This record gives sequence, structure tokens and C-alpha cells, in this order.
Amino acid sequence: MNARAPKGTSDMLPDVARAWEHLQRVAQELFALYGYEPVYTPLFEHTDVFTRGIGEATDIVSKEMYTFEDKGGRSITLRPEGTASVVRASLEHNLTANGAQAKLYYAGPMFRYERPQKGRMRQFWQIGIECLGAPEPTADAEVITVLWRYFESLGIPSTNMRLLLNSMGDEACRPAYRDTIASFIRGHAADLCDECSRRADTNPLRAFDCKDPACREVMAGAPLLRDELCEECATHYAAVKAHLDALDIPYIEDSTLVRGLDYYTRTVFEVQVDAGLGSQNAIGGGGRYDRLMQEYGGPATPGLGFALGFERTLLALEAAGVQIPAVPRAEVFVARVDDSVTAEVFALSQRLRDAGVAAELDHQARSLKSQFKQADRLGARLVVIVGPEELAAGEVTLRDMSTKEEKRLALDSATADVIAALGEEGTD
RNA sequence: GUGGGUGUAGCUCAGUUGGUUAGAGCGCCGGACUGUGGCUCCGGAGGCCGCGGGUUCGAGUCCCGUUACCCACCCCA
Repeated sequence: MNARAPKGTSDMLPDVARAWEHLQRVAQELFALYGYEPVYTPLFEHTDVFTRGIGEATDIVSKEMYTFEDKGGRSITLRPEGTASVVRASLEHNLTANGAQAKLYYAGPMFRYERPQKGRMRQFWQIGIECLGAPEPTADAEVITVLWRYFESLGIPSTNMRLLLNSMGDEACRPAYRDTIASFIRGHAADLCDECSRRADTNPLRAFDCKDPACREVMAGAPLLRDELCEECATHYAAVKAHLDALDIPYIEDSTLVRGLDYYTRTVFEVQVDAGLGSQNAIGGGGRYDRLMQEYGGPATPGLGFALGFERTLLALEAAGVQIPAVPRAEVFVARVDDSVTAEVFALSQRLRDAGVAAELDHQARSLKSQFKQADRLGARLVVIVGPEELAAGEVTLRDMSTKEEKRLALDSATADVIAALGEEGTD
């Protein structure tokens, strides 16, 4: 057989898995400050949850979904992102009925069939929040602030990051602007790449995203939505910016920021970093999606949220030289001098563990020397040495690994004495 | 889907113009007067040299194919 993880996936061995848990722990603590609660939705959904929500013409839906038919003949798709599922679940369970607000966060793997490269995997992890039922611009500013604070609290210097902000308008002003851009593109088709020319009919706004120098030059002269927002959108956008200003969140307005999902309305944003990420420089992003729940047949319910990628965040952390806090694998190592004391070693280890102390022992019963090496590697602060000599006196030896001091403990009170010794150590 | 790069011990890599038992560092295991760590020293285990063909007296080293990974384009987290 092929003992290899599928293309675009990777095993997260302990070093990486620890970092993963750190990212989640920091997120949970931060999100709780803002009142967000956890939610777990299925890793797969009925395909139309994504086709209707994200949009048929988007790259995600048109070429990146893991879609298959299950044995019941249903079309099933592995989730390529989190928002659609959360909104679907909120509708299904009426979380926002009668004007209620729901603040939810999720974390887990997403799936997109793409060619892997730096910062891009077929199975990748995202953590995100969704704020449903809140049309107010303070909600926009809050969500953006949570994203920014998250990266800050992980230790990414704010000077390494930039927050891009834009408004995509709503149903009142975007269609007209869309037409404007479409005809602008048709008018300049000769100077644009094939892809962009085609975009006139499918997704004209995306032409702003093209990296082709010729296209960029042409699009630099295109009319901007910023100048054609309807009054409500303009007011909302101005308020969002004012709230961010008040919190000193340093955004950069980017009228070419057009995110690749159809459901966005009004506010969209993205956090980018330069170092460490290759060409995938966005570590998080999101926006407002006031029409998404209606798209699923529910009542008009505003909402917005963000998602951030674990793999990319980790790359950004590495580039910034941030160390993930290491957790010692053992506080105490119980060493045995020879096989005659195996039973006592095993029993004492368990008593320590039952008392809440991380205790380790060597099942292989190697030499005392190698047990000490092991204790050292595990980061144990104390080693309890159990040997025939001290056992005959009903005692064990306790060694402090940093001071090298040793003392005898009565076996009967060893657990309490070890805990006391750990306590003393912790205070200095 | 397109293009480029790389595949040699657990990890990071050397391997000269093809030539005898394929190397280093780190890690791992053991030892240094034998019940004790982090330094140093000594020893040891561990390699279908990605896979399949071909050229050759002889290929890790050249040629062809294939596959995997990496990076880039597209796009996004």
C-alpha cells in the first residue's frame, strides 16, 4: 500500500499539533471576551449549501470542491469554507429568530481541490467567527477588531501586518456598478487578458484582482465602487471606519479588494503579511453577508464574520520569530535502579498522576543513566529515584534537576512531598 | 490544468570527469572503574541512493519514462 498522506494533506506531528492547540487556545480565550460561543457543524454538507451560498461562478464552486454522491444518491460536498455551514445551521435551528443575535465561532479543517503550494493545502484549517443578526457598523468594527487583536495577541508585530478594507455595496448600488464595470471591461477588452475579458459576463469585479500588469494598468483607470455607493452603504462604510479609527485599528482602504465569494455585501477586509508566506499573503479575511440567509430561504438576516488560516498564521509566526510556548512533557520522572522495584515505581507514578502531577517513567527499564537523560529531555524538574537500598528503609530519593540537591523521602508521603517540592520550585 | 525545481540513513544534506565494503552533522542506542542528566570523548544500530527501463565490463552518478514532494501561475485561508 501507499503509506503516504494524500496530496495536499499533511500529518500534524506533535510539534505542529502543539502549535495548533496553541492557536486554538488563544482564539478561544480572545473570542470569549467578545461573547462568541463555539459551534461545530458537519465537515460535509449538501452541495447546494455551497453552490447557492458561495456562488456558481466563483473559483471555489466552479473548480475546487470535493463533491461526491453518497450511497443514498445525495450530492455531498466537503466544506470549502465555514460561513455557509454556520449560516445554514443558524437558519435550521432558528438561532436568529425574532431579531435575536447569534455570535458563534468555529475551528476545523476545510477542503479545496487545488494544486498545493506554500501556505495552501487541500485540507487546511480555519478558525472563524460569525456575528448574525447585527446590521450595525459597530458589529463590523468589532469583528475586524477581533481578527486584528487575534494576530496581535499571538505575537505577530502589527508592523508586519496590514489590514485592507473596502465596501462592496449592496443590492441597491452594486448591480449598477457591476454593469458599469462590465461595460468598462468590454470597452477595454483589447487591452485585457482573456480571463479578464471573460469576466465581464461572469464576475466583472474580480478583474481588479488580476495580477497581469496590463490589466492592472487598465483597471487603475476604472470607476471605483467607492465613488458610487448608495447613500446607505456610504454612511455605513463611513461609520465602520470611524469606529475603527476610534479604536486605533490601522486599516488601509483598498478599493480593489474584491473577495472571491459572491455572498459579500458592504464591508470586506483582509489581513496580509509579507514575510514567510510565499505568494499567499492573506492570513485572514472576511466581510458582511446581509443576503446570505435569504439565499437559503430564510428571513432577511444580516451577518458578518471572518476566517483565518492556521497554516498561514503559523508561517507568519515563524517569520516573526515567535516561539510557541513549550509545555514540559513531565514534571517528575520516576526512575528505577533495577527490576526489583518495578512495582513500586509503577505504583508511585500512578499516585502522582492521580494527584495531578505529570509523571513519567521508563517502561523499557534502561540504565539509570539513560533514565536521567530521558528525564532531562522531557523537561522534568524532579526525579524520584527508587532503588532497593532506600526502599529497604521505606524511602525514595528525590533529586532536584536544576540544583542537583538530593534528599530522602518516606515512600508513604512521597506524593505529597513531591507536590510540595514542585510548589517551592514554581515560586522562584 | 500549465511551468520550473528536487527526490541518497529518523532529520538536514555531501557524494568529485560513472569504478572496488555509499559518507557527514544532528537525532537515537550503549559505554567512559559499573545507582545519576544537561558538556566532552569513544563505540553502535540504521540506507530497495523514489520506482521502472536503457547505455556500459561497471550507474547514486549518463539517457528515457514514471511517480512523489516543493515552488510558481490561476485563485484564495
